[in-house]
Amino acid sequence: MPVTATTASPAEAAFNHSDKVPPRTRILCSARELFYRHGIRSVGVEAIAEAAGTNKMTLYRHFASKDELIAECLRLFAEEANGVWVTLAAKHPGDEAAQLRGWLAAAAVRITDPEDRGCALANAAIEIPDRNHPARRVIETFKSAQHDRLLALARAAGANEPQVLADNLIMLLEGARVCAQSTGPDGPAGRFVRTGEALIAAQLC
Amino acid sequence: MPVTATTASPAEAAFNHSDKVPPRTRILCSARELFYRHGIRSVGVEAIAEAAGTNKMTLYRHFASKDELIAECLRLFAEEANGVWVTLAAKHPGDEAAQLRGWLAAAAVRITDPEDRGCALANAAIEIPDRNHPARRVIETFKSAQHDRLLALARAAGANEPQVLADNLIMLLEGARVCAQSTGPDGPAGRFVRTGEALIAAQLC
DNA sequence: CAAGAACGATACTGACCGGTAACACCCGTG
DNA sequence: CACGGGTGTTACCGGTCAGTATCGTTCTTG
Repeated sequence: MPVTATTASPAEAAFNHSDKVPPRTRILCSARELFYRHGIRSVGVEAIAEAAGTNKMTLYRHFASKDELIAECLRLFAEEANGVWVTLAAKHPGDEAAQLRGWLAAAAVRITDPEDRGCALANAAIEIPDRNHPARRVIETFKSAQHDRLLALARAAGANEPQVLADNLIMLLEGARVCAQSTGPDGPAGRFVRTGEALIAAQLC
Repeated sequence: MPVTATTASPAEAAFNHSDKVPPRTRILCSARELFYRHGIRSVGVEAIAEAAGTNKMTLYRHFASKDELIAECLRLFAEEANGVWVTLAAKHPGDEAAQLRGWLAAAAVRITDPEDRGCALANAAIEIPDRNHPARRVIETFKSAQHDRLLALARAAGANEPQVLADNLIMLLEGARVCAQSTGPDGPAGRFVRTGEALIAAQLC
């Protein structure tokens, strides 16, 4: 089902630029949403512009190409995902083990959500096989940063083998999210939290 | 990079219909390869037909639409993947634990392969968000069958909690494959075998 | 040999795509 | 008021897409 430009209701558009939000922001916001929900390749620039309450011309005044817009959207996704760490640190100050479990719980919420379509970055990596696409840099940077943060947290929490724990948690998360996409949240993904808790518990003596 | 119809070298085409292979088979073979390598949405029917040494008209005499061709290709992928179980059973007759480990090793080979692009079925689920697409039925059927086979094997191998082991191994595999797509085989995916072995060992007393 | 089915080649349709040109407009600053 | 940058609008370009029509060929089968 192609996403035609006319599917954007006036209400949707109004939601984005209710105040004096600059067009660039509106475009990024709409593009992020559409790319995530329908897949990057399914969404045309015209549909993005219309959803943002503007038009293609203005879009191309702010982004050199659709590929650059894609990369910028993924950068936004990565930024938002990185914000989770500071939120967790604020909620469980000094208690790194609790932060680990909080990370697990937050991930579980996303996985359980029927609207969830998996990790936007990982999906993009599958949708864009070209290794030279500007989006690939963003994806790799984000994934390695995510791994580093998790590794540091595992280390601070006193894990016996932080590297092992971090790798396993990453694989578990990624696997649960892709499982949820093909077999729903009641398949193997339903065991995500329990397995994650077990992995953490086994490493914290 | 769009896949133009002219990229199929004569040698490639010749490879497919060297003998008297019927066009339907050639088309399916070429489509499978192209879909997997470049992504389903990136490949046009014209390119498929040309790679198969035929043309669009013949393609549409055998498949009602591109969507049906996609579903049929995924059916082929599923069939091939299901063949692994009988191969494993033949290699380790009666030794279900060895079959489990063999399954792990076989998966590791695919993950390590730099040409690997992950599970074709899982990728399709991400590339095709539409729940009514004919491919979705194939994907869900395959994934649940895969889970059932693994569960039966875990049970036969004498796992303490076969359900747990099957779920975890599925998530681990899926996670490792998607990790390999974004961070390569040296990221978290590099720990796939060791973690899998640990999961199995912990369940077999 | 005749008939018919399958196949190949070419051209076409209508729609959509990413991207651009040209021009009118609004609005804040001087 | 004049001006100039950011924006909206429309039309357009070349290209690609899925899918179809037409016709000639080839190959099988009776």
